[in-house]
Amino acid sequence: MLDIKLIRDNPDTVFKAMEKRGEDLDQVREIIDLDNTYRQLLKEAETLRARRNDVSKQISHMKDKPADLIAEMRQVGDRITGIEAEANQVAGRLEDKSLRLPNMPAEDVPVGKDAADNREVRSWGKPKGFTFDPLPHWELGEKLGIIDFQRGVKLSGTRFYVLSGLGSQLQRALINFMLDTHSKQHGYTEIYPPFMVKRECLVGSSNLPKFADNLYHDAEEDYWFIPTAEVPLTNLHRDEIIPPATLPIYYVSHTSCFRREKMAAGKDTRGIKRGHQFEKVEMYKFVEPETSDGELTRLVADAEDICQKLGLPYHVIQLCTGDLGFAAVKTFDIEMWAPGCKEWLEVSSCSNCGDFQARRANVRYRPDPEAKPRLVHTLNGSGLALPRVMIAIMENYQQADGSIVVPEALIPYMNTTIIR
RNA sequence: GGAGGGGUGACCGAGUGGACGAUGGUGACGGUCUUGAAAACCGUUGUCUCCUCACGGGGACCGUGGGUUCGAAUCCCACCCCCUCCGCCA
Repeated sequence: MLDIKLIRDNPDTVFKAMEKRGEDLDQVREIIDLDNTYRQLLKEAETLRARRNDVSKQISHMKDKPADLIAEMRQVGDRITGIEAEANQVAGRLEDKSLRLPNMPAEDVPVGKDAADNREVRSWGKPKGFTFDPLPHWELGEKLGIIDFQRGVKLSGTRFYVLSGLGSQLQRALINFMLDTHSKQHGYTEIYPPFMVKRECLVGSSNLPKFADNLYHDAEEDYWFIPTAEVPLTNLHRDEIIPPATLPIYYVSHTSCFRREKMAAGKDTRGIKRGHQFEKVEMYKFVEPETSDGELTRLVADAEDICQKLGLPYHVIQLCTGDLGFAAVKTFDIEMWAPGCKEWLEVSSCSNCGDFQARRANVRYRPDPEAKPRLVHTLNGSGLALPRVMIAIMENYQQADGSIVVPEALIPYMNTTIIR
């Protein structure tokens, strides 16, 4: 959520930012109108309230309660109720509109229309040459008996799969390797959060109200399944004032992620690239506003470190204004080359969200013991998404006979050096 | 799930209709005193929001949401959470 004061006082800044994103500017105009109406009503209600408070105080001092004053105040009370009902209605609409307006891109984000305008900022490693035709992971997985697509469908339907034997072990090894690396080498505190959360958590992270159609929801108990660990991690400090000298806070968390993928219907249905349930290791930072840009650089570096330790070639691309996620100020994606399915796989997306989520989730910090609370900045980045890294490993480390060499970094986590 | 108890400011803890944003204490900060420190004493110490260039002023907040009333931390209703006991369970 943007600061309503910013929208009010510098509407042009907001218009320009939304234009760069390709957003409909009418939303901003509506917000400004609703804000004006709301404050007008609030002012009326508060003036009446001040009068009532004053008179009530006077009445409390009087021996004989004056019936006419009380009657008058009863009317004032009714008017207050009426105006407030109206004000609440306007406030509700204002909130809904505000929650649906995306964040403003940072000044240095390249302006562009869509993914085609994203920029490669660097690349690492050389794609391995093959003396044979590398197979896609779904063929490798089935041949090796480590991915069972048919039974996944039997159990749960399309976009579900079963990992078995060394397939399952490879995933577990990767999870442990990533958690260990981030917690022991990069300074993150490991968190195990709930996978089902309350509605307000999704509002805090900005998945709701706008992206409800990508979420699983238990109507009976009103639990929402997390689409990423970013959701519970954002809310870990919801409605808190973080004490002085505490920031930055770094968290890392492995969770299952649940996504309906309504928007991507029919896309990427083959293999394990896009399922309704997948594992992810997520890094998350709460930082002081002045430091968030530098923290993003280091967040990307922490994600890259995993790629490098696994010996998997990748490139880093910066998203342009038109491709930026809803909450992000600036984002870098990491993509790995998959020689089997011959495409770049997005294994990580690292974003600085500025104070956008912090305002929604009401996460503040106190710079000094005497100072007023300020909103923190939040950052999130995959470190990394498991299925796609599995694809990259399988396809990059495959051999002519269909076996897969285990990357060196994972050998201590596996009971084998080769999957065959 | 059943029975009972309880949710008040950073913390402890008073407050059952009217000067209560909330007594008191602790902690923290500033000051007096002291060579220094402790003790003692004095003072300061919430969040949000609206109006104002500012000084300052208004409004809201005592788990959450409704209701009663001229007026609610205090009364009524619903819900949530915590504690104790019982039941059930990985």
